[in-house]
Amino acid sequence: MAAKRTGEKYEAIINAAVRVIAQFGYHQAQVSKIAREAKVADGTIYLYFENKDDVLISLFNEKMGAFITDMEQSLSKVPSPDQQLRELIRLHFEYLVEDQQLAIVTQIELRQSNPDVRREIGRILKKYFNVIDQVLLSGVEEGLFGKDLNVRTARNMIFGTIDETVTSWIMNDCKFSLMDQVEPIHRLFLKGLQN
Amino acid sequence: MAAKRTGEKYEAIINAAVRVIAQFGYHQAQVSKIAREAKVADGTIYLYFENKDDVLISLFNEKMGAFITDMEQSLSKVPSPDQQLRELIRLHFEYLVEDQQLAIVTQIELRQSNPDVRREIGRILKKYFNVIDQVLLSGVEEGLFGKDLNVRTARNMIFGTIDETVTSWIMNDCKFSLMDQVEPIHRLFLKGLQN
Amino acid sequence: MAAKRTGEKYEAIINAAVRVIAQFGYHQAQVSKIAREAKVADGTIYLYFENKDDVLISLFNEKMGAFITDMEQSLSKVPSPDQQLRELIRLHFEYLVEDQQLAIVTQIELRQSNPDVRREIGRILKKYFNVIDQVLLSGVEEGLFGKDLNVRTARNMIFGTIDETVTSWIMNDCKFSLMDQVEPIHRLFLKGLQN
Amino acid sequence: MAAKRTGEKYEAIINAAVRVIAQFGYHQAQVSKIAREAKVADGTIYLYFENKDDVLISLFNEKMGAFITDMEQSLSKVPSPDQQLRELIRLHFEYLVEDQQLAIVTQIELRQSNPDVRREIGRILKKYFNVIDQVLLSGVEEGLFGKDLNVRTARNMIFGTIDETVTSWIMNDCKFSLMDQVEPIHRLFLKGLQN
DNA sequence: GATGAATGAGAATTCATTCAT
DNA sequence: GATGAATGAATTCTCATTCAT
Repeated sequence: MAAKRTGEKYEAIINAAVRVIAQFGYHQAQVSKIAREAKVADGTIYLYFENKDDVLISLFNEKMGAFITDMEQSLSKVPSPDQQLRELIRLHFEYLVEDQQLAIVTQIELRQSNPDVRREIGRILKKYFNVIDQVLLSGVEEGLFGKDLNVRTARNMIFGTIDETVTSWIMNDCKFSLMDQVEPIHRLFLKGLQN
Repeated sequence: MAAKRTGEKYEAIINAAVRVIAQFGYHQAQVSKIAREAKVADGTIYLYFENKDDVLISLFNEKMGAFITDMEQSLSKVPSPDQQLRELIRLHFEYLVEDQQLAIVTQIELRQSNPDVRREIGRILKKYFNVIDQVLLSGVEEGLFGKDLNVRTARNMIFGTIDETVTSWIMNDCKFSLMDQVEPIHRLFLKGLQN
Repeated sequence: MAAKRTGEKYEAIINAAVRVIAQFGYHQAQVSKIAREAKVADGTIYLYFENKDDVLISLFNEKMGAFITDMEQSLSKVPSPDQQLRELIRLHFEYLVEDQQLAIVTQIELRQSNPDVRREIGRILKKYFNVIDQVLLSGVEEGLFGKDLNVRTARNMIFGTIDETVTSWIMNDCKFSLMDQVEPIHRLFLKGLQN
Repeated sequence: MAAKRTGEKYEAIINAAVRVIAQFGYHQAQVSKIAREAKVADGTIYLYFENKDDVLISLFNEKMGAFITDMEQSLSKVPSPDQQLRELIRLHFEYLVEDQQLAIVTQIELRQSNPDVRREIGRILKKYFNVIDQVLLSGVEEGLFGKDLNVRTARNMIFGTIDETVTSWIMNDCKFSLMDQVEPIHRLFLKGLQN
């Protein structure tokens, strides 16, 4: 029987995985520990997921999918690429500030996972890159950024900066205010990219 | 008996580790495989290193130490913070273009290592952050950047962008020219940071 | 609630088990696969059988019971022990040629089953041994075989030869004609046993 | 590192496997139980064998190889095919009477093993079939058996009878004398096959 | 100093069986 | 009677590290 990939327990298991990984770290997140946290039997996990990797990939996929959907919706409400860029930074940070466990899992722990999981994560991340690229492209269209803007270079700067900032925030035990970084980073980007 | 941490075999083991990890990946880089590549017995590794983690940490430390020394020397030859920033990007990229195995190991593979190794890597990276910070501070001093520049924010942007660019380059099988990215990235940084 | 051991679904499950074991092999014949093949729910199997072993034992029992009944009836129609011996070989082979799935299941697959099942199979086989013994005993009575014939020895030869011939036939993908073996084997037996 | 497949511990593990399987049965012969019986660590087994299946296949191969070598040597000392046939039965029985644990393992327990192991066992058994065939062929050459003897049919009878006799002996807890069966079975074969 | 054979702890996964609906 | 989602026990194999030679 194939994995169900939906339902109440499907979500319970994913959320249990986030909690367990955040608390114990990737290498101490055994299937049985996740099962116990989700209040299901070990075997039940295999009714909803192919294997342990599938749990982790699904976790990232579900959370990142929701994030991207939210992001797209939020960005659509914002008229100018300028403000879209700010909103992108803001919402990215907000998401992780609101769910610090998720932040730890996606920023730190899942990066230690095995090659298969990391490959899938990379694939999922591309969707986010597309969102960033869209913002950049409309910025070019509207004349905010120069026509000669190399989108990949700019996207690497944007994602790299945001990602490194979050990592730095977590590594510093979330002691500095991530939200306070939105404006300065936005200003850096704008000045750097502007025509 | 404490680990020797020096000598011909010490280096042979570290370089073997780089080759093995680059070829087989972090998860397939067993001690015995590294030993075979270094043409020593498994047990010999424990005469020069405390344990496997110590090999990985030492690897990163040696390579990063040499990199930072080179970087400091190069930067010292460059007068203006403006050009130091360019040199920093250029040398960082050059190092990894020249030794793609090392690039794979430090950019991709070692990031999957266990918490202890990653903690040490973080500690070593701080030395590099200091170098970046120095460039930024002298830029502020010389009036190139504003007095209100948040050094950490700026450093996160610089390191994050460089790091993400390299990762993106490796993930694309080194197909695009990393060196061609130096100028556009330098321009982005300057424009973003300039007073 | 005790197992029903009778009814339409009882037979459906047994026949599904034969098909599944023949197709996938003993080790890949899970209860859920048999249930699906029989078009019943997993749990339904436990309304008709005590447990999985009981399915396998019942399978062997039903099929072997029918075989022995047929055999006894056929032998009763044959006057001489000489010809009974031929008929025994012929019918044994015919049964398995007619139902090769059953042949695979009883000759190959069920022999890998666990101790409990094999013990029961041995018990059921004894009924067949009795049939063989009857033929031998009437042969002795009628003076066809010597009075000093060791019945167990002779029966081991007869059953062992027939069984090994069938196994060899299946292992050779039923490529040679099993029915063509009836006469030569019958001749071997007769010459070997004859007074 | 590939499995060593030789040495003191190699043999210790094989012999431990025979003892454990004979005592506890195939399904209760865990790797750790075999390791304990062999007085080595679990992991040591994997220095000498690829995996658990390899232990079982090697067991059969080693024991059967020695058996076949002994058999060939013994048969070579016997001039006539007539007496070779007796010696074949005698030595086959003697081997298993001398080592009843081995008898249980090869006759009963290993037949429950998984498809891979059974396939290999079949391959190894063919060597024994060749030995039997040789005896039959020299019998034909010397005019003891008819020129029209179907060697496969005869071999199936010989192996089938011997095998079934041993199985029957074990199933009866070795209560009857297997060696006493040599002469009657030899007589049956000779009479059955003789010209 | 150098070797490499031996160690043994630790975890994902399967599948017969149950029982609430 | 029938269902099928949920259960949870049970086992192979890897690999960092040691230590007798």
